[in-house]
Amino acid sequence: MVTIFVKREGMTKKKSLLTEGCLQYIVGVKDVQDVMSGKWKYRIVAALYYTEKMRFMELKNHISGIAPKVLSSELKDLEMNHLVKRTVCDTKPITVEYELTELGKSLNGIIEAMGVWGIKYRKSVLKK
Amino acid sequence: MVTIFVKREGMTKKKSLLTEGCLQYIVGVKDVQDVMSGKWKYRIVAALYYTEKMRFMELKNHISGIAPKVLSSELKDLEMNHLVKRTVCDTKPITVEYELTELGKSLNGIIEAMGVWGIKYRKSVLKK
DNA sequence: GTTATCTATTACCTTCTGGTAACTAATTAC
DNA sequence: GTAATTAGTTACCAGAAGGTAATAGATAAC
Repeated sequence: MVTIFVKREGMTKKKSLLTEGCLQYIVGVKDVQDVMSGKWKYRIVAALYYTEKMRFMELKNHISGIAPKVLSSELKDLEMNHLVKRTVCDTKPITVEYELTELGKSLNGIIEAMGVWGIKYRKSVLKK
Repeated sequence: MVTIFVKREGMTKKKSLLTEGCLQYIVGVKDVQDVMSGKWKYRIVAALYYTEKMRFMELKNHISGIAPKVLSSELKDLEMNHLVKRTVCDTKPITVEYELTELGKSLNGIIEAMGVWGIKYRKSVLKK
């Protein structure tokens, strides 16, 4: 358990009021926002986390509503950021397998935190 | 600890291959993406989490780079979604205080997970 | 030779996001 | 009366995001 956004003791004034560690967290959050930007990346990562491995068409069918152009582009981003591994299989016609890297799998904690909060949020807001 | 994206045992074919619980998580993630959309909301929530309370101008100065128009609009969103409470103070000139609701504060877990992952990610990618 | 499968790509278009700069309204201080 | 402070708002605009529809290139099946 890590505590974040702690007030700095003895801080007087000026500039950032945040501790070094706190600023690191903010950079960390920004990094996540960058690599997981857009409408579809969480869905894609979740789908791959669940199935371990999927081909392009399987992914497209699994994630309802996504256009091939968009899926292709999102997968490229994820691959570039070392979250997804792309493997071309020597079949006829060729198929391509996508799977999460270890780094990609480690996103599980974030997705879990978001999932849990979202469910709580929905209950909390609906009961008002 | 909750485990997500579990394979459904005995599933044969068709439609969604995900369990009910798993689908709930996906909706939860989507809800978080909705209420925390855009470039600034995590920054704003983090700033308020750290300081407990801030006035409009304080927030604007604290979050470097944000335009008043954008800050105003983001705060409205957050307020509408019950994450931020807005209080007009009867001072001259009037000041307005913003603070997180309990729901808003409970975002801490997500921000923490993202912060931790982001820091790890940065280390992992840089060392390559 | 036509059609199907798989993995995409291309051109085009619309909507959303967010930035700039200037301005409002109320009040106080000089 | 002029300037400053607070909390925004308004008009304008550029670029990004993402959707649609058609198409490519390789191969195999019929």
